[in-house]
This record gives sequence, C-alpha cells and structure tokens, in this order.
Amino acid sequence: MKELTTVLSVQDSPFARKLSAFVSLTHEDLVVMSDLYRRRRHFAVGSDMIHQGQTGQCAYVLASGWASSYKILVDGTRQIVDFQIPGDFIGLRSILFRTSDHNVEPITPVQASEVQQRDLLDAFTRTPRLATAVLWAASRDEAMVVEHLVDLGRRSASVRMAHFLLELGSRLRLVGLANRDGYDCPLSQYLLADALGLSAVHVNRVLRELRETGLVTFQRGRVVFDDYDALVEFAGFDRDYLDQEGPLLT
Amino acid sequence: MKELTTVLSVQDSPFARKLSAFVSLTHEDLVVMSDLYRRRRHFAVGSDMIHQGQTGQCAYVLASGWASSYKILVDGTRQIVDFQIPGDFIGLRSILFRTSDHNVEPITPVQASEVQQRDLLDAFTRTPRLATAVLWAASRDEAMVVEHLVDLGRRSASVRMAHFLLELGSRLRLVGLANRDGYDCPLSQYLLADALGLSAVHVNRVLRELRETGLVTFQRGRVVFDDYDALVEFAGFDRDYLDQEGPLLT
DNA sequence: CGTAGCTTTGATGTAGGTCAAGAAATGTGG
DNA sequence: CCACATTTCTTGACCTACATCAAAGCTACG
Repeated sequence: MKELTTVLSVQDSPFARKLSAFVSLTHEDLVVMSDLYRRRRHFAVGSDMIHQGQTGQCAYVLASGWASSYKILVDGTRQIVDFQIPGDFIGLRSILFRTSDHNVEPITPVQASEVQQRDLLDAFTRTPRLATAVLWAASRDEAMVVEHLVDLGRRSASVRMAHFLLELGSRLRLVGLANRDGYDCPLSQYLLADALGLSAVHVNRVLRELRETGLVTFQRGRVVFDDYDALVEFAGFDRDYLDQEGPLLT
Repeated sequence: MKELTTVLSVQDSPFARKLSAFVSLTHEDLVVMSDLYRRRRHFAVGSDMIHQGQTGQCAYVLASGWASSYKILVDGTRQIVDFQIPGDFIGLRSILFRTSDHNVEPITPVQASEVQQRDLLDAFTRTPRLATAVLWAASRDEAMVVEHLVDLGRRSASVRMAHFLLELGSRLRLVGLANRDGYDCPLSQYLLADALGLSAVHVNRVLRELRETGLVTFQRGRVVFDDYDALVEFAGFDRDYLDQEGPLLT
C-alpha cells in the first residue's frame, strides 16, 4: 500500500508528466523512479546548487521554484544558458562528466530532489525504458539550447526577446504554470540581459518597445500576451517545436 | 570468425573510440553496435542528409567527411549550430522527436552509417550500457553547443573565432585528425560566418587580425597554431573541458 | 521608513554590419 | 594544359544596433 502511494505521487510529479509525453511509463518504471529521488532538498536564493569546476556533484529534479544555469567567463561577465522550471532535470552533465562545466543557482527558493550518479546509472540497467526517456528529456533540453543559440546568433534584440518570452510560455504551459494570456515570471531585467546577451538597459528599451507596439507586456513579475498571434508572427516562433503528440514509445 | 572481424572493425571506428572514453564497452556491446549500423551511405556535397520539418528521418554516425547542422530562419538567414566530424552522431534528435528541428548537410563528401530509430531503441534494451554511453555522447555534444552559445552571447568576434578554432582542434585531435600544430579544415569564411553569427567580411577581418598578431593562421584550408599557448590565453579557452581521463563506468 | 536592488530615460561611443568592387583561388570542359 | 567561370577571399567607405556611462524615480522588504 505504501509503495502504491509513492508511485501515485511520483506519477503526478512534473518530471514524470514530462517523461510520459515521450514513453508510456510502466508501473515498474515508476517504482524505479520513486526509488531514484527520495532525498528532498531546499535551496535558498543565494546558495549554489551546482558549481562550475567542482567534482562529484549531484543532479536534481526541480519540484518547485526557478533556477538558472550559467557560465562565468574569464572577464567576469556571465552568460545564462537556460532557466529551469518545475519538472526540469538539473545538472545531468555534471554527473555524467567528472567535473561540472556550469553553475546552477536558484532564482526563487527551490525544492528539488537529489539524484545520485550511481542511482541513476543503476536505474538505467534496471529499466532501459527509463534510460531512453531520460535521453529524450536531455535531447529536448538540447533543442531548447539550440533555439537559444539561434536567438543569440541571428535574431535582433527585440525578436530575440519576443521569441524568448514565447518559448518560456510554452514550457510553462507544459507543466501547467502558464496559459494563453500569460504567466508569472520572477526574472529581473538583469537576468534577462545575461540570458539574451544584451545589456540590462537595452532589455528595458526592448521591453518598452514590445509593450508600446501592443505585443507583450512584462511588468512587475508578470508576462501578459497582449496579442499572442501577432507576437508569434513577429518572433517567427514555431508554435509546435516543443509539442509532442503523445508517446513515441509505448 | 566473421563476427569477430566485424567487432574488431567496429572497435576501431571513431564512434566506438569516442564512446570508449566514457564506458568500457564489452564484447557484447560491440556486437550490438555492429548490428546497429550496417547500412553504409554516401552523400555528395549538395544533398541534404536531414531536413528540417520532415518526419521519419534516420540518424547517422559519420565515418568520414565533414557536415554542418543548421537552422534556417524565416528571414532566410541561417545559423549553423555545429559542425560534425568523423565519429559524431548525426540527427539523434531527429529520430527521438517525430520531426526534425534542424537540417544537416555535407560540407565535403560524406560516408555515414545509417541508424534506424527502432534498431537504436532495441539496442538500448539489449545493453543498457550502450544507452548510457549514447546519453553521455549526447551530453558531450550539448556541452559543445552550450560553449558555442556562450561564444555568441558574450565573446567579441576575435575571441569567438579564436575559441572556435581551438575547440575544433580539440575535437579533431580526439579522433586523430589534428595535432598541436594545426589541422586541415574545409570550412569557408561564409560557413564560419554563419556559425559564429558574424558577417563573412568581418570573419575575414578577424582572421587577418589573428594572423597579424601571430596567434593562428587559417589559410587555404589549413589552420596553423602559430602560438598555441598565447591563443589559449587570448581565447580564455578551458583546455580540458572536453578531455576525459578514462572511462567513468567500467 | 530607509536603503538596496530594480527600472526607466537620455547622451554619447563603438563593434560589427552592409555595400561595393577587385584579386586569388579553384574548378570545368575542350 | 589552357581559357574561362565560379566561388572564395580581401580591402575600403560608410552606417546602425546595441553598449556604456550617468543619474533619477520605483518598490519592496527588513
């Protein structure tokens, strides 16, 4: 009975919901998953979750809150690679590699489940389906990083911002934290600047421009899509590049 | 006897060599791998290997030649996400997702082994170690994409170019196609421009600058490191972020 | 209810883009 | 092995998107 309860609650987690979009997880898979991350941890806003260059790190699955993963360059500037929202795997690379190549830091207070390297690799041998599912999730994350890279390489500041806000919206909708109207967003203009490769003051100007042209309004922690369709058009956003139409592997 | 020969030749392929850096592959793993890609294919320079938006694509393991993966934007510009060199997996995302989110095109004539989705997923259930190894390889690719993203977001054009040439050198050295002095490189300045988010003429200026300051010379298809240490210093290149010190999983 | 972090705005500077056009390479067919 | 075509490289003149610097108005939370 106890095991059943655990499995049910795991099944309901944002992480399982995400993986289920790709493979239909069996009861067995869910049992292995619930074994995987039993240790719940809390992180306050100034504390590092993962630190660049350090070895023997854990990974986490984000249960609640927002985090950012970033790299610090020699000249002290930083580039935010991605934001993590509930359901996201954090620091997979930091356990697959010996030393972590990036930092992860909470943006809001965070609840996360710790995943040990050994447990993860053991889980893969126990249920290869889970390995496939994790590979899929990792590839989906890579797809987002790629899209972000295209942002930085070839899109103008305002299109870049528009695209970013739309993509974040799609991701949040997948885990039930956004809808067509908009979403709550704890990112400061400084964080946006470091993610989009812009200066904070230019971020401000771009946001004003988008607001004044009636596309999106991002003010006091909330993103509101004033004209979703026009924004999609303006950003050249591919509506369904993140969407899945049901599990590939049954 | 025949099987043994196959296994031996697979063991020698750049792909197996790369995976071995992470997990020690057993005889069994190698047998499964040799089953995996028996179909050899050839691609000429103008032919697409993978096409954005198309469904039911194959993946490949590059045996010889160079390829580029890129995205085309609505305004017609393109962003090259990565170059593929021998040993690289191509189009993993295009089989894990229903439709491919990017294009892959040969830069030189290419020899590649086709990998079918079903075969790959079957192979994972047969030997979970292989799944782990592929996950590792995918993560390593993601690490490179991330580094490329940092390039575009926060590095100046000349540092960006320096960093790019060094990284490419490291990757080529892993498969025996480069050494400390330099390497042969079939990339035109247009390709470099599309990869680095610059214009072709600025690429030219930057290459001249790097040549005149005695750091690197890239001329007529060959990259020569004139002063490797100074270049590493100039680029803020982390020498060993791609290096592995032997298998993690034995 | 003060102070530290955010946001907003203006003025000025610069890295890198665009346009244009000539010089080398490289490839192709005879 | 040479003429011709095509791509690739190189350089100069000019322009624009975004950075930097500076300073004032918010907002929130201890």
